Amino acid sequence: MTGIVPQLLDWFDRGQRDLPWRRPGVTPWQILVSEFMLQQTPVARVEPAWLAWVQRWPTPSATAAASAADVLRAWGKLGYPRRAKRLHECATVIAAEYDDVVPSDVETLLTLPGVGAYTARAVACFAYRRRVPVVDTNVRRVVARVVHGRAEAAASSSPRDLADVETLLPDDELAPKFSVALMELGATVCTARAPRCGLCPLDMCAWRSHGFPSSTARTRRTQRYAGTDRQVRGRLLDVLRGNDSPVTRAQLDVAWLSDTAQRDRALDSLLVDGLIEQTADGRFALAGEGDQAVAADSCVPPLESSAPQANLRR
DNA sequence: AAATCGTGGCG
DNA sequence: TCGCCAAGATT
Repeated sequence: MTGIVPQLLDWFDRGQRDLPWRRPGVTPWQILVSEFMLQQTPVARVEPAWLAWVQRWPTPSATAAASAADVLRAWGKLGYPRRAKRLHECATVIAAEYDDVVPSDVETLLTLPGVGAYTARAVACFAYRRRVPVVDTNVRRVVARVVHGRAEAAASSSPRDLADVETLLPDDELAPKFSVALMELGATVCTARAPRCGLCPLDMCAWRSHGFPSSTARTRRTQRYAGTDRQVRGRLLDVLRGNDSPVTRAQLDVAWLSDTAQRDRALDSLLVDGLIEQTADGRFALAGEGDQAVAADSCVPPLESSAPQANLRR
């Protein structure tokens, strides 16, 4: 057997992971939910959250009917809670404007909240069997190695990435399976850290034939997570997720004692993002927690300045 | 267009 | 230990 397509498809048939969103009967909406959750979050952590989520809210309208607070709690600690809010908004738009049916074309999908280049194509391909290139971080890395002989993907360029994959993409019926298989290869064999080339099903790889040249990209050191605004936001949100009713400012303050200015900034940004809200008596809750809650800026008109402010009440 | 946005596991 | 990485989107 020769050629990347048959080798990849045969390998996929032999040993693909049994992921719940790949099983028969899973709806386009449920696939969309999985794609939201998988944005920057590992499969292992998504799996239990997805199973509980689709059982509780199987359709866009069911999701839209839930409160933002319930959605944020169900999201739990998957990270990047703005995704949960956008998923909720996405459900609302699909229920109201698309008769509870997830759009099937990339163009329309791209207009939905939280749906970008990857997710739009993933849904069109995996849920509707459209022959469109699906480019995620795995695909970019595999193509960089197998086709271009480089250790890492070049800086992201959508047109070039899409053209690269379009060249490899087989005919209509095979395209979706080819795309999952390409992602699967990147996720389990052609990995970023310690690639398991001994398990690779491909007999032609430019990276291997060039002697596995190492990356030439100079590394820009990444920001430490500890002590960042993101960590503070996470702590604050964790307090609110754990309380069914609004909490006092003092209850939030104990979540971050070292830098009060940073704590205020994080709290304000959560209000700006619409993830939390302040009640009329000055307490705090997850967005949409209850009727006693009021919008963050309902008492003061929005500022005209370019920097968004939530008009935090003391 | 580079920075921002959580969380946890692995090498 | 600690930096890197994980099915990205948004501004």
